[in-house]
Amino acid sequence: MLRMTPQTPATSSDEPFVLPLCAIFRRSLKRAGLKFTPERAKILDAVLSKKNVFEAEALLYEMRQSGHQVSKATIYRTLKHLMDAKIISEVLLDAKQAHYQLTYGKEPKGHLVCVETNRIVEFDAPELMALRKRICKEHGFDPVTHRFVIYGVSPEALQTPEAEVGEEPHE
Amino acid sequence: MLRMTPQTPATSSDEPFVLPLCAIFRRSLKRAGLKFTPERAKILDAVLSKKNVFEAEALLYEMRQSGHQVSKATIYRTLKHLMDAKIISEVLLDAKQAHYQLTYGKEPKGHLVCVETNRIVEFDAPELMALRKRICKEHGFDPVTHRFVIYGVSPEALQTPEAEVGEEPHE
DNA sequence: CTTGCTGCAAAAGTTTTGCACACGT
DNA sequence: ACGTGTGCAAAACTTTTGCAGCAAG
Repeated sequence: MLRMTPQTPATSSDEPFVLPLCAIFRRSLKRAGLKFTPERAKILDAVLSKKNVFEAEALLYEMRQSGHQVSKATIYRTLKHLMDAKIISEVLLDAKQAHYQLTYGKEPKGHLVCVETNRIVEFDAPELMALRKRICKEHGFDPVTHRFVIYGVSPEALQTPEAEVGEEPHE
Repeated sequence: MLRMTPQTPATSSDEPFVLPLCAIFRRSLKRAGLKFTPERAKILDAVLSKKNVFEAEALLYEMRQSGHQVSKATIYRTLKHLMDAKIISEVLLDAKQAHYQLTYGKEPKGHLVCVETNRIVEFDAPELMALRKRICKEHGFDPVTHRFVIYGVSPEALQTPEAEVGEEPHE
């Protein structure tokens, strides 16, 4: 059990892989001639604490809450590095701002987004890996990551009488 | 008048469906108490001329090129209306800006994006419809649209010797 | 008249960048 | 000293909004 794809470090027990990612990050930074600074460590920690998709701004806010002073610029710069290290990847759910998700060693989650309430549900869709492999092969690409987002109307919004869908009972 | 089942345009011959969409748009506007103005018509035209994914800015630029003066604000406002009419939908390929694609009556294209060169390849993946239906059913959602984007390294970028990401050849 | 539309410019929001200073080697 | 990092503030960019004047029913 706990076996995971290529790079997955089999950590002790229930904690998924907290230490290893730190090492992964450090290694990635070193390879690029960069340093593993306290700020970067703290940001990585904050990222690891996120179980779902998150925004840069939320990270900043939460870190401030818990007394970890980091500047916005550093957050953004570090998120980039985390992407280089393939620890996180961007999920683009709306046009307003980028969201991120932890994806190291596992395949990206799919996201189901309610167009009315913006509720986000994560789901797994393992078949996407095969699909992406096939498509990439067809075009000679080397796959890096992928995103699958479904937009729909959530049950809550569906049963809501007539909030603001824009649909008037005209016809 | 050009009957149109939800998914099948079946226009005369090779032209996909240029007239109908205009009608669709007009109807959608009317239903919302809005008007089909010359500006909106021109923007729709510009949109219809796009065979691939496009950005708001590109639309603005091209319209200016061809002598159609429209303001940026109007472009954005109209793109929204076109989305309401389900004629186009947003594709979010990167965090910088929204892209749009014509999707009326057909399922959204998938996109394969080269992380090095930003080349974009469109592809069909019909199986996604079934998948989205299944996921939506599982969560009680009513599907509206979906997006599938694969990121990878294109063949060109792969064979490029050393123009690596942030790796300079040590000046 | 009332409602909606456009263009302009300003505003808003997210992300990036320039700069000055700090740290580790 | 050097290269890299950080914070701050300003800049850059895309997208939205307020407003004045216009067009149409």
